[in-house]
Amino acid sequence: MASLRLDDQLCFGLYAASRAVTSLYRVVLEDLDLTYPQYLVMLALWERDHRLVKELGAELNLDSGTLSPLLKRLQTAGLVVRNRQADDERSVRVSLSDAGKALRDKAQGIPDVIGAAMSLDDAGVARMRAELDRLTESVNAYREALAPA
Amino acid sequence: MASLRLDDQLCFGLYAASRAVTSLYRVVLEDLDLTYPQYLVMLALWERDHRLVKELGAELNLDSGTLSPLLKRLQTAGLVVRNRQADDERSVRVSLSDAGKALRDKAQGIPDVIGAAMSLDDAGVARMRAELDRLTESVNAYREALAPA
DNA sequence: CGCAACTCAGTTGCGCACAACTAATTGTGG
DNA sequence: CCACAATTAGTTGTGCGCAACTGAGTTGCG
Repeated sequence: MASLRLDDQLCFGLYAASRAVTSLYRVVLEDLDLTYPQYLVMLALWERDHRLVKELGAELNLDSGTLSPLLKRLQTAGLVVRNRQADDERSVRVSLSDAGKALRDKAQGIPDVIGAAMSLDDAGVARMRAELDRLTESVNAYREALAPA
Repeated sequence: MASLRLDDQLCFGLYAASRAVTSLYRVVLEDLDLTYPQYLVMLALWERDHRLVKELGAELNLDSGTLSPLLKRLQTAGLVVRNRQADDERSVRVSLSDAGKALRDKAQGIPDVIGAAMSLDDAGVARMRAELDRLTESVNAYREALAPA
C-alpha cells in the first residue's frame, strides 16, 4: 500500500527532473532562439530532412495540435519551410531552410554542455535512458489498457 | 563529444517519461476532477494543511505565476480557501475545505495504481527516485552557475 | 460510380510553466 | 522618522501539451 506522501513519489521526481533539464535548455538554447520542443524538431530534421508532419509527430510523440503552431513559428523564424505534398494533399512535408541547416553548427556543443551538467558518465546515461524508456513503455501500455485510444 | 542524435539523449527520455506519466495521471485523476499539478498541491496540503503560497512554491518548485491561478481554480472548485495573513498582509495561507479534506479518501488508491503501471518494485522506485533527485540537483546547480538567479 | 469511413493538418480552448512586471506590505539604514 | 530595498502574491504575455473539433483530401466497398 503506497502512501500519499509527496517525497515517496517517483512521479514527482520525474516531473522535477524534467523541468530542471528544460530550464537548463532554456539557458543554453537562448543563443539559438529556440525552445526545447523546437530544438527537438530541429534535431529530428538535422538527422533526416524532408519529413512529414505525421512522421515528426510519431517520433516526438506530439500531435498536430502541438506541432502545427510550433512549425509555423519555426517557419516564421526562417528555419524550415512547409510544402503540401502534390501526390497526397493532406500531407505536409517539412524541410530545413539554409538557415535551418546552418543552425546545426551553433548547436554542436549543446549535447556536451547538457552532458556535463548531468555529471553522469556514458554508461550512467545509457543505463538511465534504458530505465526511462522501459518506464515510458510500461506506463503507456498501462494507460492504454485503462483508457483505450 | 556527444552527438546531436535524438535517441542518444537522456533528456528526451526524461521528457517522454514525464509526459507518459502525466498522461496516465490524467486518466486516473479524471474522477477527482484534478490536473496533475493540482493533485501535487493537494498532496502537499493533505500532508500539512494551512500553508503559505510561498511554502507551497518552495516544495513544488513553482512560482506565483503558476500557483496563483491554480489555487484560484482549486478555490473555485471548493477544495481550498485562501486567507491573507493578519500579521503579514503580503502572505496568503492556503487551507483545505471540508471537501478538500474529504477528497483525500478518493485519492487513497492512486499511488498503487501508478506504482502498478510503472512495474517497478519498491527498491527500483527508491533507486530511480534517488538517481532523479541527484540529476535534478546536479542540473540545477549547473544552470545556476551558468545563469545566476 | 457514389458515398461513407478514414487520414492528415490545422484550429480552438484550457491549463500549466515561466519570464517580466505590478502592487501592496514589511524591513532596514541613516 | 523616512526613503529605499526586499518580500509576497498576483497579473500579463508567450509557448507548449492535449482534447475536441473542423475541413480538405483519400480510400474502400457495395
